[in-house]
Amino acid sequence: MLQLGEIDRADPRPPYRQIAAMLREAIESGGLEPGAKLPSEAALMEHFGVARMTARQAIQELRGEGLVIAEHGRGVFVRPMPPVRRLASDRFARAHRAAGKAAFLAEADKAGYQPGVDRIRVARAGAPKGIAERLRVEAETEVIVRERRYLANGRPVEIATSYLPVPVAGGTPVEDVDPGPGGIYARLEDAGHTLERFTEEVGARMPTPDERNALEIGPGVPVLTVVRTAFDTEGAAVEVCDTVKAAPAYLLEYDFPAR
Amino acid sequence: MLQLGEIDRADPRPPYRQIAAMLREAIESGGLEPGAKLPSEAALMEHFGVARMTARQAIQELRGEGLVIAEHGRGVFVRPMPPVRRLASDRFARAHRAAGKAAFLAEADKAGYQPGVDRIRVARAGAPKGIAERLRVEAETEVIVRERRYLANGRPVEIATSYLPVPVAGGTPVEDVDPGPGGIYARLEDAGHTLERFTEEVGARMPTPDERNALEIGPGVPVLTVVRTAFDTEGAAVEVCDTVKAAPAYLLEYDFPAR
DNA sequence: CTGTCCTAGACGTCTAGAGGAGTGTCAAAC
DNA sequence: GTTTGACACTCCTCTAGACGTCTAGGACAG
Repeated sequence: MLQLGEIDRADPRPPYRQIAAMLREAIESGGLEPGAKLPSEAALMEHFGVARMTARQAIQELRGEGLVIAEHGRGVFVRPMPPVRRLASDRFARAHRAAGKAAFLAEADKAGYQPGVDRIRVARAGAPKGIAERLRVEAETEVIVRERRYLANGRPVEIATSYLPVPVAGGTPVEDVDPGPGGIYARLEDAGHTLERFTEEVGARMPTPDERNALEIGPGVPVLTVVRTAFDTEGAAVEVCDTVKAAPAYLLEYDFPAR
Repeated sequence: MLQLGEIDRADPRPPYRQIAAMLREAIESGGLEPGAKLPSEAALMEHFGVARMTARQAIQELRGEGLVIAEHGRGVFVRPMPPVRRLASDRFARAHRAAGKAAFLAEADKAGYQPGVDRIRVARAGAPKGIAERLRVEAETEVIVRERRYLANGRPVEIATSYLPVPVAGGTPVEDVDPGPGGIYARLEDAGHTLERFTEEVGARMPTPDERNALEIGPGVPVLTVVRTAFDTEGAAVEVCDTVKAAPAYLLEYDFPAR
């Protein structure tokens, strides 16, 4: 059984933080393994001699850090680490598309997880400001909008929205729910837009409640945002893809020359 | 003055979430601008007819999302957006080093903020496991460790730790607190290690309490982690730099070919 | 005019207690 | 053997009140 210390009234930190620190230490040192159950609120009250709200506040602290998850009626558990998907920057290599694989599927193959896509929605709508800038069109210009959610081993890991100019992809299979082998990049190249390069802008933030829902992540879990712009050999922006990824599930790899 | 609704007892959401949602909406719609003061706990109690802890719980929700910051004795304020530092992938261009500028200074010039570095510490220590792997040396091999913290306009934005093999940089100015113009990469090139390429591994997570402290960020603010490995023309890893950045302050830009 | 002190108002922490809701177990009833 | 129900245990939400610390501004003494 887990051994915890006592509250030190001389310590300037308030009791709830001391309790949180002890539990955090237990988790990080391995005394509490991923998936293990923390002491119940009642047990913490009894052990430390504090009120319920104080014990809860300590737990709250750890939840905010994303270290633990509370399950109503069951207990509080150390968050199990999801398998990390490493995204190398060659994930859009033409060789993969030639083999009929979209980027997400190519990675799944390499990393050995079961890929999935759902909540696909294709429509036309006005381009939001940031997107329009990147596509170099006027704001609110009508563009093709492709939304979808990616799953790894059945767990949602990423939501993505692609925006494509109508002159580039209008009327092509890009506007179908299933764009066919190789994904939309393959269709763009079919349509004569040979892809030359990509830029990605990477940031991180806390998710909106909607995003938390779609990615099935608890409070205290940040998201990685990646906005990718694809350019063809003419230097024209042919797609902007706005993605939101569950941060614990991802590691992005980039490679660039020192020049 | 801000207009807020009422609690709907028919709504399945608990009151504190309803209150949080109303405040969130006010923030996102612009009704409460960045820096604006939220209603005090007493005002929320009075307006919604709830106990103080319930009002606090609503505020707690928003703090966890990083939307607001509480200032003891003053009030709760909408978090002001820090200026974003955009990091282009040419930030390690040799031209900058030749001009005597380290990467951080080169960016500051371009983006127009006042750069700063403090808490510099240079030492030798055993290489941690992950670092040793990337440097392709045995774990616990003695390496040079350079720690420092970067400031933009006086505000800490990044903490970084570089690890370099002793055979590569031992006895060079890299081991001095001030490595001279162009930074340590310039010194590596002086020592005959011409840099060829970099890899960066980007992730995001919640900060540890230590990191929160060093970066002076409140709860609910995630960090971006970037581990950069520098390779010389011989293909040898000559430096691993482990950085932790305050997420709201950064946007990383990468550029890569479609191949 | 200056500096000190006081005070109101704000958030921080803790206590004590209550009812609610989800989960799992086990014994009784069928 | 299966189902049902009671119950214990868990976390969730809310109330009410107390005291502490910090901030800002006004009153007051020097």
